[in-house]
Amino acid sequence: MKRNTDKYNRIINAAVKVFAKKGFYNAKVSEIAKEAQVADGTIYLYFQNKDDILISLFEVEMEKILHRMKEQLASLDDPVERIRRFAKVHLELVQSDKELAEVIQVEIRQSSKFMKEYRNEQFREYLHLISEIIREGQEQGVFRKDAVPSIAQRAFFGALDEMSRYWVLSSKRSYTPEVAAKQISDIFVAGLRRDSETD
Amino acid sequence: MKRNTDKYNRIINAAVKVFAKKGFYNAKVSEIAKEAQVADGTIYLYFQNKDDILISLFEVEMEKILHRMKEQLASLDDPVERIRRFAKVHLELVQSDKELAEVIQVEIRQSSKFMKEYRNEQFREYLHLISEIIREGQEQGVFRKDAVPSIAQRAFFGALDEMSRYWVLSSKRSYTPEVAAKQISDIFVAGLRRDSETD
DNA sequence: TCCTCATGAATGAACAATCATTCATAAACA
DNA sequence: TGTTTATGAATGATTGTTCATTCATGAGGA
Repeated sequence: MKRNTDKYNRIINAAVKVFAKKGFYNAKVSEIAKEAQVADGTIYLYFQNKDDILISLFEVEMEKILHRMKEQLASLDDPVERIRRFAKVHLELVQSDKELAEVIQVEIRQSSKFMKEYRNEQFREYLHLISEIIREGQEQGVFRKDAVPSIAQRAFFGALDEMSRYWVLSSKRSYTPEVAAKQISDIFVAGLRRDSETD
Repeated sequence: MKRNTDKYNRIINAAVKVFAKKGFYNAKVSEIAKEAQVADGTIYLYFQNKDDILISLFEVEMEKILHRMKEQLASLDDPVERIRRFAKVHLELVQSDKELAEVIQVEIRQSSKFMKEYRNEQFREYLHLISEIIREGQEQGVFRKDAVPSIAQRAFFGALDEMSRYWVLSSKRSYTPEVAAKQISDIFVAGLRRDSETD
């Protein structure tokens, strides 16, 4: 099946391009084939169907992203630093591959097929990194104990994600990833600090 | 064209249902017609095409939402209270109409057709409400001056939005809107307060 | 009051175009 | 030569949209 890995990757990369440009449903398989410089039928030697291209793409790329994020966090102990680093790396990744970001951002999420029924383990783990940092911070007494990690995690990811959406969809470069990452992590770090306890 | 407003609304409501269930591209116009109890062709007396149903739906519903949010904020002066209220109302709206939330959340955003080229004024205004609150808070000396309102606005909206996505897609009822709204606004209020200035 | 006739809203069967997928064949390779 | 890999034209199912026709309503005339 996957003898020629080069061709497999070429199709994945072509799919990222075409999906980003046209959207999943408006993308033609024949267009992906053309972009990858293979025949239409060749795609079906490597993928079961059009859906499978999107799913495979997601799995392959999420694994890379998860790997890079773990790598970047490994060197840090301080939960505050880890939060800051997460934001920075996440937004840099988005900036470094807009097309991929757009596909993951917009296309992957749209279909209940992909978000309701299909669950990606790498993606789940990626999100879990955040709540782990928060939990850690609470244990170390740096973060408020009354913050619910799973909610704070969603809020933090959502904040980064919305920033990405803005970049991806507006194609304006209003802020650098560094500035945006700093602004967002400032809010969350200050918002979660122990000394800002509410009630 | 729009003689019978009842029929127009019936189609909109049916479309919300069908789009939420099937997704925009997998929804059949004939299915919307069936749900609305009109003939297939009737839809084309009220809407130009399938895309137009989605756009119209968005416009009609965003107007209602914007109206309700403005109404709810009108009675409050304190920027902190306004932030808290925004979160609460937003999440309550999502909870109160999951199907509509799903369509706005997932379907509207997917296509570059709708998010890149097409810009909705009501939606823009809705987001603008947030940055206005932040700016106001800065002027009153309640919020940090070094926070960039447009970034903080995106972060705040993104946080709420991600919470909504979780509800819409997972169908779990892990947290009440009140709890989630409190948790999220706690983070942002504390994160933006003047006394938490960074650097 | 009753009967035409005009209007345009509503219908749904039929059309036409699109595209994911298949498969008979050919090329490449061992 | 036999096997694997690749091709791309052909297929056929799907579905958005159209349009000839029906039908309900009400105006105008007698």
